[in-house]
Amino acid sequence: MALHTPLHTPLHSDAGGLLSYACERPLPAGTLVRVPLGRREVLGVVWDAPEGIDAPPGQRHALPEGMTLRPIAGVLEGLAPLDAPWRRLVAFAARYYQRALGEVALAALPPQLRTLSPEQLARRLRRPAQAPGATDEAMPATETLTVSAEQESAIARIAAEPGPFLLFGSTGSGKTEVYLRCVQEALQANAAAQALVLVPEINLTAQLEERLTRRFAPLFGAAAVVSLHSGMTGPQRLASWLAAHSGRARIVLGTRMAVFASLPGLAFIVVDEEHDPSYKQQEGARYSARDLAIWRGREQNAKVLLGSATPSLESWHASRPPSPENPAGGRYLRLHMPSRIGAGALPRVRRVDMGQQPRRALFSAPLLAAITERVARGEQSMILLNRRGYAPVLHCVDCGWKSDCPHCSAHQVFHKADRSLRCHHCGSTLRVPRHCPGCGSPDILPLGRGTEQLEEQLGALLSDVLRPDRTPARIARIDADTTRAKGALASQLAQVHSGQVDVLVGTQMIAKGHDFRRITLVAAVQPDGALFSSDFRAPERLFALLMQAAGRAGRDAAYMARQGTPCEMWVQSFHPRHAVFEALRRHDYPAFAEQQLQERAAAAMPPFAYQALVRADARTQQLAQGFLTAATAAAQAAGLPGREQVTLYPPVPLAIQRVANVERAQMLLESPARAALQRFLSAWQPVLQATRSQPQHKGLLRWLVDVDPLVI
DNA sequence: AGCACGCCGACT
DNA sequence: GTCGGCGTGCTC
Repeated sequence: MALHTPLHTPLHSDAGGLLSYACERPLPAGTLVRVPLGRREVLGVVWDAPEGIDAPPGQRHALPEGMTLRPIAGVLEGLAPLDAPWRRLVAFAARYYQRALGEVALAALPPQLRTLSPEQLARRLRRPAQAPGATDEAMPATETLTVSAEQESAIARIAAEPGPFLLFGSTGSGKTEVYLRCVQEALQANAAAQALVLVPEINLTAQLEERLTRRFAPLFGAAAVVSLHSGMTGPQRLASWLAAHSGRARIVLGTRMAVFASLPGLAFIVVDEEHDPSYKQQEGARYSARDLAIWRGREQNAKVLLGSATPSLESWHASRPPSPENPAGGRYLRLHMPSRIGAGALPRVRRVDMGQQPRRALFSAPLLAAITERVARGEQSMILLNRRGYAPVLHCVDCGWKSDCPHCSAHQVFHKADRSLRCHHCGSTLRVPRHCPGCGSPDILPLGRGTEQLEEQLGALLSDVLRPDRTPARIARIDADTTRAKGALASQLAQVHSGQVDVLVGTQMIAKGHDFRRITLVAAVQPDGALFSSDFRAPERLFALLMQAAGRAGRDAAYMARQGTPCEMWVQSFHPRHAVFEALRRHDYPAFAEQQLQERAAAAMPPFAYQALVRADARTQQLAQGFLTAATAAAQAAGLPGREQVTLYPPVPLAIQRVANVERAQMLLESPARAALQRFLSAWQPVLQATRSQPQHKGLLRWLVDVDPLVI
């Protein structure tokens, strides 16, 4: 009896496809097995017959002449086989994102399944470790909340239509409550039903898990809600995964990796903040969890609900009404919830023309006055600057020396707190020199601003400002540097919530999701960088970030009414009339999206075209580009399928050309047809591998394909 | 991916 | 004399 399994081996190796083993009794597809590979024993999944529809194309499975099958080492007892929809999802993801089946399959399983001995696993199955949050404490009774007419109508549409749905709701419109109601309905309709709730960041799982548990433990049991994300320990992840796989867990809450959870009863999928770039994995198989959620929902007959106040242009486009001009429209059903409930009005947007302000001022006079007023009234302000450190670069006044990273084509960032120069790309760190390394001059100065400097300057500017209790204003900074330690973010957020902090300074980290009740002013002090970026998605990201930041203000209607002042979103810019800020001022995402989509359509860019990148890393730029050029020539010569519908652009250096002494080049592929691009990439894969093994490309360090890249 | 084998520089 | 650098090759 022979069986076939994908193993964690790369596509470029000969063993990239399915390997075959002997087995005494037939095992159903999806069974987890231990098999010998060389002198190791590794985890495998019994796969469908290689000639079946799920066979990854171009991957061989024929046993070489004269070789005999080795027997499997054992079966992971006590685990139901992974079902066909899970296997199809994994096979699709591997095919679509051009990776080895085994890599995707094994990455989708909890790492502990690979390392635990059969005895250890048996023990864990007998006595499942407690997943965090799944406590035995009695939970308070179900919240009884009323929903608005808008929410009610969205819920009704979701119940009645097949979807997928795009829930377009302003910050504070109660999207989460809609998610919860829909999940509840799906789970109550069927005792075996399960729901998957995806959030973009680990930071956001804790508070949502708490809310889900509070709501659903009384209905479905204390162990009904589990989390799944990379911040969990091995045993926690295994426990959650097993709970999902066995059907004991009814709701799985997680980050992008959770889209691969085994969920035999999957009936409903929520993708919160669906526009968030974190849903795109940026290494290994570069999948989009949002896109896979849509695919999985269709395949497994689960309804999919995407939610955002600033949807991705892809999702917005898919949810436009279908028409002759927009044949792609109508794929998603758009549900609109414009009203804020329980929250105050959206903040008034105030733009400051920095061209009219004293040069080099970080804070304009009117913004500073507004912050001062808030402090005096005991209200909180939030200042956003998307750049950590004190200054992005140090420079010498006399000779022009700059703090360039010795290993990267980037500057080392000045961190004043520990007097270091740090490269944010390779991590290299130096002590700040006293004198210019170029000419010995003592006149070396920081250039530009980071959050550390923002905090320092604001401290000086507000030094005389008193809170209502006559104590000095307090400033806190939250960014990747202040939250490195475990639990640091939570304790810093707690300080903000408790009212100890008057002004919160930070990077985009503070714009996401956190429910601050007393913030009445939000300011973006230097958002211009993204306006003229070479990345065509930069305006979309900036708009989303600013809208999300604006949504942090005035979240508590009762508080706002007591204070009696309107909340504000301030934007300091040298281009205050830019379309991004005009749309922000009107809180008008639809207008912004339509304008962006027109530009994209005119330029034949996504979502009107499909893209892929092939990247090459080498010691020299010439070597990296040479590989891509040769692979392009080989593709032309071979006349690969789909070629006539795919445009191949010449290789170029990446925006940051060198990182950690590795030169990086990439080329863009573009096609109006996703299927043609897919056909071409699949056919090109072996050509790229063959090119790689030619002697003239020996110096190539690695190459990779990014399908539907977010960053060009 | 892991893990072997294999051939060239600084140390118990 | 050996320990160990990572280049190359293989795994049903």
